Amino acid sequence: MSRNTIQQDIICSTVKSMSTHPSPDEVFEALHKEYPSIGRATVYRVLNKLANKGEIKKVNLPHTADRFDFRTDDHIHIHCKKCNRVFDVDFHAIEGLIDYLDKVLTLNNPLKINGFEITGANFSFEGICKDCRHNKQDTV
Amino acid sequence: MSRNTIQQDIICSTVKSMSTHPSPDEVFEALHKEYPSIGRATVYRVLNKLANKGEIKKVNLPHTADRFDFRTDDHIHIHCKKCNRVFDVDFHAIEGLIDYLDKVLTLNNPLKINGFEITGANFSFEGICKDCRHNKQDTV
DNA sequence: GTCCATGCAAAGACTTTGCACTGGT
DNA sequence: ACCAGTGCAAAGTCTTTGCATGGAC
Repeated sequence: MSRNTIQQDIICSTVKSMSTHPSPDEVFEALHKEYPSIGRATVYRVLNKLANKGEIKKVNLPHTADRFDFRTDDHIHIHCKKCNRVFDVDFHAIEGLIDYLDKVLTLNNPLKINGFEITGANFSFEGICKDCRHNKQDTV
Repeated sequence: MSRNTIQQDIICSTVKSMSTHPSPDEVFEALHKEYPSIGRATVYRVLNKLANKGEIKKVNLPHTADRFDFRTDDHIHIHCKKCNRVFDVDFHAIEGLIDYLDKVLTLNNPLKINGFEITGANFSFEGICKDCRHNKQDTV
């Protein structure tokens, strides 16, 4: 039912080579020079398909467009509200948080919160990144 | 510098009367019959202004359009991925979470994570709500 | 009278979709 | 040969913006 195509391979390996949490358009731009025949709509469709298959992940951030992450392990993101970039949080003091969230989910799942079937929890930090703090005059 | 207008009063009291976490369009629809002269753009502008002033809050949910909340106290939301509605989580087992997040923020703020100045943390649950679970045949 | 806020429509950013065609199976 | 996947353009959704007008101060 599902077919393998060259486009899917190219899009998959492109997004997996980008550590910047790219938007679909950024993935499109990254492969467009080398593969100008691949269309924007295909990039959108394939990225969502890869995310549904679990090959990559959609980053769960409020108030910004979709981005994708080649890392599929649980980790936390921090979003710069000024330059709109996204970074991984790899700080030891955060380590307990994911375990805590897991515990909360386990305690309350399934169907314990307002009759919901909980399928996930979203957590992220937001702030101003190092670069933007050091360049306060810039609009970025 | 900032002026009070009738439109702002109407929009403010309208959103504060809605417990459904309305989108700007839903607020617009709610007041449009009684005040048909108020424009959609004004609703967008005023809602964001009210949120910036702290009179209301923007709900921080990934992968969905902006919604607003008349509640300004810290609490957690759960988002139904099927009908797209948002509910408050008022379940005692969740109570510790906000304190935990506060502690994490205090421990790591300021400038401790990747050189960031952290301005906030976003947390939400997602799942399928009671109504949608009981009406699985519906597209909703 | 000044000038911020509004209303409208247009534009913008992001994403999905209809349709004819291509290519994987 | 079938039909899922693709490419393109159009449309859709949500939000912002330019500009002339109106109302708060």
